[in-house]
Amino acid sequence: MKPHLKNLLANAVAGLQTTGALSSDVRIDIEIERTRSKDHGDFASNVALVLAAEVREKPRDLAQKIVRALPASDKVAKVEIAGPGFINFFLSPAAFQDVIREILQAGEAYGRSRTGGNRTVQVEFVSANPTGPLHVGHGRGAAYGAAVADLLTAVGFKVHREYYVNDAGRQMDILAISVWLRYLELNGEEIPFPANGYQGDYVYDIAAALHRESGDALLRPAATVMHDIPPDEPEGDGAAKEKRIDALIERAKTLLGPTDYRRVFDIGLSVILGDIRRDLEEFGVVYDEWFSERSLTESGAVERAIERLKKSGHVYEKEGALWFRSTDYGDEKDRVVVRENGQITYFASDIAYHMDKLERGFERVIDIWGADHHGYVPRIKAALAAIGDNPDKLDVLLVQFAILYRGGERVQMSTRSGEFVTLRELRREVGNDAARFFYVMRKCEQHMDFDLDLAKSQSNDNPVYYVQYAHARICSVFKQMREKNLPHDRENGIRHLHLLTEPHEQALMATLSRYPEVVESAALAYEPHQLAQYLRELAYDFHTYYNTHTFLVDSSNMRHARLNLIDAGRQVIANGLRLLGVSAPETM
RNA sequence: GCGCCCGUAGCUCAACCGGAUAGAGCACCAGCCUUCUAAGCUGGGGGUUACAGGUUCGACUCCUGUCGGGCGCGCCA
Repeated sequence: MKPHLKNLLANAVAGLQTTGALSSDVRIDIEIERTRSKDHGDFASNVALVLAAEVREKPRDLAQKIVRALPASDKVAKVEIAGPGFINFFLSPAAFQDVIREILQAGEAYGRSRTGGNRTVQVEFVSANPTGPLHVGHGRGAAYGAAVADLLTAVGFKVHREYYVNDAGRQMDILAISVWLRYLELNGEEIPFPANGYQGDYVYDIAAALHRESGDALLRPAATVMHDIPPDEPEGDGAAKEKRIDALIERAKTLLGPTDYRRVFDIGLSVILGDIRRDLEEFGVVYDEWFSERSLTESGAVERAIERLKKSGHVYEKEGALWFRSTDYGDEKDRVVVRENGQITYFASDIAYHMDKLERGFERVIDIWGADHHGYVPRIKAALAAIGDNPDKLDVLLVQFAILYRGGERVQMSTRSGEFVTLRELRREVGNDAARFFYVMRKCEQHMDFDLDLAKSQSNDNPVYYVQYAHARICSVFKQMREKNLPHDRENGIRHLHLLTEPHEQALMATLSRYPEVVESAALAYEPHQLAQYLRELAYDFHTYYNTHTFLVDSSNMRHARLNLIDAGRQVIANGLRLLGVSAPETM
């Protein structure tokens, strides 16, 4: 519909230009938008306002000229000039009826487009350290990232979904030592557990698995393990705790030797990663690739990245470490790439990772991070610029945390409190559908209050329920139809769409026609909440229609037409929910 | 202290590169309905868009400052 109107306007403007009524050197992108209020018609354009400034004419006079030059169209019932110079289009009922045929024909494809032109986009999301189960914060990133990826796919991008596995680095060493100490503990060695080790019960499970796999081969006496290890100071500042755990890691490495240490390390990694993977799969979130951080070192990518940085001339040595002068690119301070002890930093592998992403040929790269990592954005972009890549190819989307509420009370999310913290527990409590929908209902940079009671409630107050119910209700109408042995003749219905003149029907059709625009806008803006919002409106239009009209009427022409309309509604709800990872049930 | 994000109706949130009278849902209030296809319908009140300036035909939107909330400022990841 928009392109059609745009065409009409373009014609009119071009016509004015050839007759000389309008200077021919003004170029303008004609904008058409949906009106907010029915009083302003169905669509409006501000061309006259924008052009008026250029050609120094009164907007309303110019609008008048444009409207007079407008070609006739059977889809346009009336054109008005309003306000400061808006051109308002009132569409004929027929214009909206077309959309039903379109939807029924396209089916699952309705709303998809080729806007993306098959360009490649990589979306990296969740990427939580494999040191423990996913928590509810990761859940929002998962739901959001999956929805963004699916939306981009829907509008014609070639999307590659990726999880970056932090399988190297100190945090993983801490997991390994935690597993080993629990393993020793399970086998009777009395060792005080370090304050900043991983305390969760799942570590015991991994330790038990380790014992099943390796038996007693990895046992060492407590006294040997603890010999000369600095004391723990849980209450003190971080430094003592850090020293202690580092010493324990070193001790484990020497006592076990590289092979056995790796065995402990890897069992932790594989058990937890497997768990994360299952968790996400159950949540309807699947990846094309699980990219290993370790592989970056092994393939030499990190070295290459550092070489490229060096060649750029933006690095220097200070106090034995290698620094990247990211301040050259607007970062707050310079960053260490290679530590004094020769080890590379997390930042170094991240530079290599992003270099690798662009080397793989993605035309756009999207990182979805928790908002607490926002300070990290400038340095990554700086590094890309330094090594000669285009930092504008990278979009970093920051997802704010969700705060859970139960019974009007904020749910404390500390591990100790016994209240749930994991994504899996959330899914179990409210279900996948509600979790997916609630997570994407708000825009990502908005702090979110997640009302658990609402998410669980089987009532119209619950947006997920409300939308799914609209779908189920339509299915139920068709079931009723079959029970009453009433036929539904689609072709006949198509021929009688002109009977759908009720305001509710007009409203529903107008909303249905918006769907492709919503999908496109939500995709390009990375804003799935637009779609969630839209689905609520669509469900509302359907429910009010349902409440005031009977569909299974005796007049067969009217019945076929109405059934076509609600079937189109069912299709669009199903399509929309699918993009958000939410099921469209036939019964509630 | 510096940086990033956020601040919209009582609550949760929208508002399409700056557009018309800032919109929904819940809650509240008032009528109607008690039935079909399942958990009703219709209407109403409610706002100095945190605050103060600025930019312009026009600002929730852009700029500056102030206040409030969140987060970040490691040779951790």
